[in-house]
Amino acid sequence: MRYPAEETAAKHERIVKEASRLFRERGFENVTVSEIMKAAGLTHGAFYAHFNSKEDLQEAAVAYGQAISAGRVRSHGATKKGLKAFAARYLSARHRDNPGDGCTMVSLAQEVAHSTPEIKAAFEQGLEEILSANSVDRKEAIFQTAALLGGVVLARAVKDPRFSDEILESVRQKISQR
Amino acid sequence: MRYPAEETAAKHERIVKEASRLFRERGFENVTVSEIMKAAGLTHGAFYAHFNSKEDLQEAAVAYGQAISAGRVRSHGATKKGLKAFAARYLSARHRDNPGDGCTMVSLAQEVAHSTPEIKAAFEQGLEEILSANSVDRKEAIFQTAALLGGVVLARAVKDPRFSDEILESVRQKISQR
DNA sequence: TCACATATATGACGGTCATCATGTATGGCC
DNA sequence: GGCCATACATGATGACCGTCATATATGTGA
Repeated sequence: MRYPAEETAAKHERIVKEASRLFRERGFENVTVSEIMKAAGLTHGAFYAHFNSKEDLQEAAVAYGQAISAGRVRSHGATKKGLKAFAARYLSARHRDNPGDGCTMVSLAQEVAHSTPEIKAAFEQGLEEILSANSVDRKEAIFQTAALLGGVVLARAVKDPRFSDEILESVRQKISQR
Repeated sequence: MRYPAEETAAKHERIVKEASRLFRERGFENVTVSEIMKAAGLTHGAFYAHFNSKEDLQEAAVAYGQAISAGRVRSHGATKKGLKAFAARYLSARHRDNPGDGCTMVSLAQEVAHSTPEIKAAFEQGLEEILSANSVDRKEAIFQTAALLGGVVLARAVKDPRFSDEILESVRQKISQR
């Protein structure tokens, strides 16, 4: 069937969107192509009409997720207050507990480190956008990004929920003192 | 063959050590049991005389790696100078480029987040040791750990080496101002 | 000394998964 | 209106890998 170009493009987007969510929830390796296609309302066979490989989709999903993150940084004002509000959201239990709707870097940075140059480039471009969307000077923006990221990564990796809360709270407090 | 208990224990340790190195280099999913056993000088069949599952080995490897990290933190003095020296090492190109000998948390925290409670507990216990080995107050120690971790994670995930260096340098500078 | 427990090697098994082959139906173009 | 490209579904394939079965050899404990 030759579907209208418009519908095809919408399906393409849906695949990327669902892939991004699933990858963030469970990592590249723990999500199958079939599962992604099913989430997008298609079967696995159609995948290769849209992408050349799973790696290509990973690249697209990283770019998509990073663009969302950059938008979120941008939407918070450039004021000190805006930054604080952003940090509070970023270091919240809600963010920690909902990786599928969360920061791509927190979920996937370590896997990206083992990935192709193309995937790293998509990650990098997103990070550059995020940094330039920030109002503070570049070094400070990098530092804060690292601290926020590290905080949520640690909070997700420990077992005790109270310890996890403590990590979020500590980083939140120290960040807001800057 | 019934081997001397001493040799068996040594082999057990070797398996954990090689697993820890390989996992840190490439992640849990990208390392096979066969490969680990080969690195330990054995064949894959012997694995289940030492561990019940690959997951059990992951747990042991995380505990092992975290203990090494705690030791490294402890070996740097409790002075401000010691802390700076530690941060400089941690945020070095050498650390970034040699994950097999680097911090377990930087390499595996995101995978641990999707792992069993046992693995998370091993990670958590190591983190507690690391924090208490630090001389500064607990909230500050948590914050600095997050920032250091985040810095190296980001530095490993980007493509451009100069950008990667810039990330390390920025975090190093901001950390040493504390 | 001798039976037994066990650490090892070789090889097999079963499941999973990315990718590909094939058939098919249909919208767009001539 | 008919031809063809193509987006899709179904199903196959081949590789990989965790785990297990079996055989073997040898310290160890009685």
